[in-house]
Amino acid sequence: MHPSDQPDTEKLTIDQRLISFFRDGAKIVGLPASVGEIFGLLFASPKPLTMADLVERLDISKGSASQGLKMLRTLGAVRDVEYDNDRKGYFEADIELKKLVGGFIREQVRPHMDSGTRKLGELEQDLDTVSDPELRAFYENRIKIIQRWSSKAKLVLPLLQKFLGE
Amino acid sequence: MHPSDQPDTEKLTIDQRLISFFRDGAKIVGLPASVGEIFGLLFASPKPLTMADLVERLDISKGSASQGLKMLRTLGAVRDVEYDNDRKGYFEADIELKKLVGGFIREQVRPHMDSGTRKLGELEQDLDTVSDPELRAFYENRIKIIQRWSSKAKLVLPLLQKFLGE
DNA sequence: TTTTTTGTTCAAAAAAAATTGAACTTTCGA
DNA sequence: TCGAAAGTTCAATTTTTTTTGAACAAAAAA
Repeated sequence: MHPSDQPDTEKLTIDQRLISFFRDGAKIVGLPASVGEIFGLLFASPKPLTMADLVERLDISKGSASQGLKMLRTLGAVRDVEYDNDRKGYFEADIELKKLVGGFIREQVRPHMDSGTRKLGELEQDLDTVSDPELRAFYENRIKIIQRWSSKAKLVLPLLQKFLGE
Repeated sequence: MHPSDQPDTEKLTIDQRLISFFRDGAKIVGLPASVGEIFGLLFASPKPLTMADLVERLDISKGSASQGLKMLRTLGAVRDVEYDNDRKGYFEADIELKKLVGGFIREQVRPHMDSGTRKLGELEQDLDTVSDPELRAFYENRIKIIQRWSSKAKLVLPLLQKFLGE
């Protein structure tokens, strides 16, 4: 085997590995790969970075960097920092699990749950339109089942946050 | 406003609403829409259905129905049932939250976590290659942080399952 | 055995999501 | 006030994922 034929994993630097780690992590939770890479690079950097740094080191467009940073800030996973008393914006990764999970729940989980709850309500309203009593009883039961799931889910989130908050 | 200009939500039947509900739910957890629709239709049906029923009522291809059912069975969300002593296969939705969540964790969450754990191990190995002691100390600390997250995550899953298991 | 029904597989097509990059806006310094 | 640097936006493009449907396989009925 020629030396340069080694599998990629052999020649990755630590920061490349961290970037890859968070790229995969982002995909798993349904976020774009570029968002994971940005977080990964910031996480792997001892000092804050600018948007231009991200563009250069990750080889992504200015547009991706801007949008990715926007999302990460909304999630509370990245924060703006003063640095080098420079007019450029500098960013660093937030490393508190509590905050990362909290932001994810707030921005990604809650909105979906709320829309689900609303849809479930509409569904219940429409039970009136079912004339066959047997079918109606069946649907009533199914809706009850979903409502039980839903109330469990609503209990789980705060519990989860509490557990992760050290 | 002309009567036929009412928003769509006004004229959906209960089963259509349930299908839509689970279609959205599937997308949220990263599964194809067709998989959610199949589960939704089975969930909304008082009696077991065949693959042909799914194809007809959801207007999807035989391929999608077959693949979707396969995935749902793997997840433990749908089971085969005997019915009508017919040679066709009949299916019904499993309504136990415990089972649904368990299948999702087993099939979708665990494999990803395991691959993450492996990657983290490789990362740790490569710390040797970092010659600058300051940078190395920084990386060591970052890896420790991820390991703390990881051990929390590993504790959370069984807890979650226990909580959802009634 | 042959035909019909049922179900699977997978290459190709379609649809959805992410990314780019050029035009635009904002902000600061000269 | 003007010009340059920094950052945002979004239509067009690229990439990824999902869906289709035709060919194939399995199994039962004729």
